[in-house]
Amino acid sequence: MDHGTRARRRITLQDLAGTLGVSKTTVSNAFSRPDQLSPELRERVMEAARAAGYAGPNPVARMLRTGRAVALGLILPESLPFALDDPTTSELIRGIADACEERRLGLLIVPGATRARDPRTITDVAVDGFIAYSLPWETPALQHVLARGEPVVIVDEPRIPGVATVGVDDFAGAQLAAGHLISLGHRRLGIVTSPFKPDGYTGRGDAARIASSTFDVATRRLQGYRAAMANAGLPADDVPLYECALSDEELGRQAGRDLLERRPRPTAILAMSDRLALGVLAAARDLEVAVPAELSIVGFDDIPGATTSRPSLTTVRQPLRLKGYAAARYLLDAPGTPSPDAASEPLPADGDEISLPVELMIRRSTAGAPPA
Amino acid sequence: MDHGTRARRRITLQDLAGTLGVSKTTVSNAFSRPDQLSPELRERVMEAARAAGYAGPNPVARMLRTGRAVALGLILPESLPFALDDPTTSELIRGIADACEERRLGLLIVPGATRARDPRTITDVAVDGFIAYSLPWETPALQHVLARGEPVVIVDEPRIPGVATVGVDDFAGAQLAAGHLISLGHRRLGIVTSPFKPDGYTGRGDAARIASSTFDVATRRLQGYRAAMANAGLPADDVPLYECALSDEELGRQAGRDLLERRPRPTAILAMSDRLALGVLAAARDLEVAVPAELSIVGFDDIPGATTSRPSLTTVRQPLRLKGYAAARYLLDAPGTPSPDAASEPLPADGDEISLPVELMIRRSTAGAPPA
DNA sequence: GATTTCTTCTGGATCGATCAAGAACAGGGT
DNA sequence: ACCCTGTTCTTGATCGATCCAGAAGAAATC
Repeated sequence: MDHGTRARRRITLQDLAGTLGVSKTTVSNAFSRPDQLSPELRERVMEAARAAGYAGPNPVARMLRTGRAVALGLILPESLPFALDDPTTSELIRGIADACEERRLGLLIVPGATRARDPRTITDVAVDGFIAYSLPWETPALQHVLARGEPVVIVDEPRIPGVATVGVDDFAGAQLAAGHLISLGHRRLGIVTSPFKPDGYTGRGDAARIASSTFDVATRRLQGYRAAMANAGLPADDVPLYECALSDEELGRQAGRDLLERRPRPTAILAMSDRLALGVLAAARDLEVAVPAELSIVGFDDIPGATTSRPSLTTVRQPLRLKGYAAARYLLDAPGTPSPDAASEPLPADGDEISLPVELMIRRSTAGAPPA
Repeated sequence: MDHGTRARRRITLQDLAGTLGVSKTTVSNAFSRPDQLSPELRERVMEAARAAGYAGPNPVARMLRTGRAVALGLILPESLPFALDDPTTSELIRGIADACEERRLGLLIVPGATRARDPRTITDVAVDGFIAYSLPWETPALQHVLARGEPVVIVDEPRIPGVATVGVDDFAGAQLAAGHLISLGHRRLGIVTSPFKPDGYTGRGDAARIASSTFDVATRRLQGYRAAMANAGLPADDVPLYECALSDEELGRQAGRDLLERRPRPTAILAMSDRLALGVLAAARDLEVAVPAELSIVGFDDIPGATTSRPSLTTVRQPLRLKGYAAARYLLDAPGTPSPDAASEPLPADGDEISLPVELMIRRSTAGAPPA
């Protein structure tokens, strides 16, 4: 670990002070607080620094003293390659990055939190606060993030008392989606869900699993779907349900195939994410079921792919990028850190939930129910 | 900055040692070096820590002492949102992330290096080394990265003496691309280039700009194209050339439109990236020029979109993900850091260039030249 | 001229850990 | 009884900066 290097960082602020015959505080000030010393002396210090190949105060030592790390931590459940493939996650990252660039902070990503056996990376990394994205309740990683005692904002889930959370109104969104289908006359619905537990299970819905779900978002969306059905007098409890371990197209396709092979066949399918919905669309194509003539599909998220699919996808839009931005801003502007441009808007109190609005985007994947 | 927190991190290792009546070193060992003390005492320490809400050694203090930051820095020229949109960059990130996860390191991204006026983020962040991706020669950010004195690996460009660089054989790749077209009988070529300078210029090729280019990759690729043309006895110097400030589809389209409106119209276009090539494809569609019947197009990179476009894109494949992985591994395994599983393969010497191979992928966007 | 106020600079304490060297005590071998 | 080795724990130095209180001298106020 010593190559690609020109100036060997051996020299310290102290050394530089020695050769200059001034105190180390003065050298420190020359770099970090120019107004505290005369311009001439400062120039002399900088000149000597340049000559000595001293690039400025050691960031880690500075952090230790000042307590600021000039970086935000982002904990992701899956690997980074997966996160980048996933439009939902990458849009969230964009939003966080927006806030980081505004504040000139680095973004330190710690992926794979769900699988990680040892928490070393999480406990050892230098950041000013963490954003934890969609971790299952019982993940050890989550405990370690919380234990570090630094500010934490959770995005989406889980809801933990005393910890700020940024999310969307999943219940309302799901209700909107199901209500839309019902108002179109659909009575035989099917549901494709994201996982209820992080155990890799993929398969037909299982009441016990759902009851003991550790993923809040999936649970709330399911409740939203069911509430809309119950409101319409439909039997919400025995609706066909297929759970996917991961929110990707391939599993959505598998789910779609399963649901479409049931008799009576559902006339509409609710999917808890657009990627799953696109998978269902693919399954319909496989089985030559016409969308939306014979089958309506509603997704969730409104990723870019939802508009370009054929047919385009009716879905519940959530402001993904804003969600990331809001989470980062909240972390940064929270009470205790008086930042330059903070306090413009009233911020929610400690441990509060910020719930961003959702919106039903009606496109071409939904239509009136086919005649029975 | 004080919310979302349960255990207020006030307590230190020292305090804990005090209440336990043991030395701080012992407490430190309990956390970082369990084999150095009896299991009973260790358990007692951990128990007390739990009770006191002490989550473990302060990472920053540890870094200062040990000199390791358990994170890699990645300097990106553009904003992170742009990077995530760009398949080339995001694939590189995937590769880097692969290596980081293997080693359980965080990935600290510092985007927007080209535009950043002040280098604060770069100088202040805690990392074990930097990967600098495709920065223009004169970027101040690059100087600051180098000045920090930590290990640096540059990806693609610029080549700097004494600094390790990972890239591909751009010259050979470009030669391959142009050679392919020439062997298909094309004589009137056009070239769409990525920028030669980071000044936002988009427009027709300008010999002066090219001569004073600060982007090595674009320069080498252009040389490759020209070498192939010269080999075939074609006048390489006055080939129509359009420079795009950014490698995206929209500018590629603009370039394509410009080139296709020239008379005589080129029968083949070389683009320095697939995104640009896809833009040219769009331009051809706009102008109703048939590809490949009337126009052949060759890209560079082989991004996923190159296979799904219609027609699929003939291009020069570079191993993007491997490039990221190799850069990170090189950073990590460089001489000086004896890591557990290092030294499996011989590593290039300090300041060396690792050049990954390229490969011509012939697809459907190229065909024999139309009859004159 | 004495007092106050700036400006400019300094010394020592401090942030919170790890590390190197060594003390205290155990058991094993001869 | 003696030395040696090993385990377990402690002390004091150290990593490289920032911060606080204050000193020295110049300038301003009365």
